[in-house]
Amino acid sequence: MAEPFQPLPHAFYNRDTVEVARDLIGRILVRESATGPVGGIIVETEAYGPDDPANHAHRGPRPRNAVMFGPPGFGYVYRIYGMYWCVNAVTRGEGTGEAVLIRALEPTVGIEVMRANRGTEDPKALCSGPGRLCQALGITGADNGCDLMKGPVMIGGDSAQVDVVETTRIGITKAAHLPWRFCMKESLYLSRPPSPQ
DNA sequence: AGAGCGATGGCCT
DNA sequence: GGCCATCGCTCTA
Repeated sequence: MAEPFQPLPHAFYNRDTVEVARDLIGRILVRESATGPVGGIIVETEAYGPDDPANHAHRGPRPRNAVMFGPPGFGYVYRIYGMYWCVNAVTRGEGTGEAVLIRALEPTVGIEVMRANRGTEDPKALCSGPGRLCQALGITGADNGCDLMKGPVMIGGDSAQVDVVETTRIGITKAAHLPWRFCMKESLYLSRPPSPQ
């Protein structure tokens, strides 16, 4: 079960945010918890880039989005709708507020922990959504600002030979036309199937 | 299968 | 006071 895991270097994230979002599909996201590693294969991401009204950083630095303006390769975790958490990988250089939202995982590690955290047995319901995957992995505001090379939240793995589908982003009203959502083709673990648009 | 909606709290105008 | 980078439940078909 213990597979080799090489964290992606910070330089990986210091690139065009849309490029990073596409490149993260097929990588491994893991959280080191008290009960052991929990995580899976990244199958869905969204880019929040420059000149993007849907980006939390669009109106400049605030206490909530401060991590987005820090160096690349760190985790930005925020609360949504008062009850869920969402996790991002910060991209680009320091002083720039861009990030990639991790929207869904194919569960591979610590599935029993995820079942307990999520209160369901259905493997397709464990990590198929940004709020769901944070609940499954136990990601909270305490993980905000963590180094994705050191943890508790880490991203690694090889560049995967996978087919990636690009679609428009979900759950936003501003800049909704941008094709900045990326899905692993034919994955069973997406938050929603890619729509043709 | 799809629409509607409540939960619940921080951030915005 | 309204808007959210959500989710799970209910209602209708």
